[in-house]
Amino acid sequence: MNNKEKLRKAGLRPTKQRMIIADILLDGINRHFTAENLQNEINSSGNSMSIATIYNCLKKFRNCGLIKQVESSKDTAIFDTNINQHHHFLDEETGKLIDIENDEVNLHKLPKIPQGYLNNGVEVLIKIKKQI
Amino acid sequence: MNNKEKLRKAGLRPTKQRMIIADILLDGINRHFTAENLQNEINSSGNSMSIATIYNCLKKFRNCGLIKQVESSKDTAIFDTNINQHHHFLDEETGKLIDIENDEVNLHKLPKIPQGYLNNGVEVLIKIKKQI
DNA sequence: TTTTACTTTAAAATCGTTCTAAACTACTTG
DNA sequence: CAAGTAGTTTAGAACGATTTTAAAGTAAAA
Ligand SMILES: [Mn+2]
Ligand SMILES: [Mn+2]
Ligand SMILES: [Zn+2]
Ligand SMILES: [Zn+2]
Repeated sequence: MNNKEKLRKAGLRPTKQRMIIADILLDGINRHFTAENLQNEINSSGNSMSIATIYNCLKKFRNCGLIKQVESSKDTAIFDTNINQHHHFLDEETGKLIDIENDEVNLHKLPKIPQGYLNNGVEVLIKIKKQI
Repeated sequence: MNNKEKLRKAGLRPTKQRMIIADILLDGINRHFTAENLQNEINSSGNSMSIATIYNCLKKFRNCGLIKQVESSKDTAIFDTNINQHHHFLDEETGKLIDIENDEVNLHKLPKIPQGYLNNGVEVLIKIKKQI
């Protein structure tokens, strides 16, 4: 399926701007990035785009499940092209994230979900620190 | 150990402002809060404090290990008086966090820590959603 | 007591993100 | 295709959380 079809299937009009972003993000490579990172890639590809449009598109892509947003206490939002359920190593010094595939972690015992709620996804974060 | 001693032990001068905050936060009750939440509590206690001082103190307290900061993709920092290793339920709709004690989770299989790094803490986040 | 380093503060600045409103474009309908 | 319309892009303004500034205040050291 090409990117135009992917956008259509997600219910998004394949505009020029969304296609530029899809061409960068939906290439099958897993990565973590900020809106500014993406703007730099767009610029490098010979295109340009308003930062408002980049935020609009990232939000649409995320809400359609084409990308994810990572839980992170950094002040800048981090997005993730790996949409499979997976986990992360986090180097708190640098903010760098490394994927952990889902089958690398085995949660043996899980607490009971609070009354009236449903489990909506489990994320494991392993904080790591450079060895001295 | 009283709060003045706790601050001294943490290497912090027990100033009037830090004592006011310690009296609120270090009462042994586990809670999640923002800088603004804390300012409201300070006001309710009949005191007042510049928001810059509140941020300064929270950062110092966190760096000394008197409190923690939660990983959260919300735009407002969330702090935690529960400094034991523990986990969270997160209702993504409301942002509400609920503690999960460490022994309620059992990680059976963990991935190998990347070369040159040390494990610096594991956090499990269980996203939950209101049942319909 | 004097000195020193650290702390607090109001206000300004910063920075990521969202909003506004006007111009533009993709899709629908005739 | 031609119009109509609903959705999208944009520059720039606005916003809100957090940090910085720089001057006044306070705690600890000498
Ligand atoms: Mn955050
Ligand atoms: Mn943010
Ligand atoms: Zn990832
Ligand atoms: Zn907690």
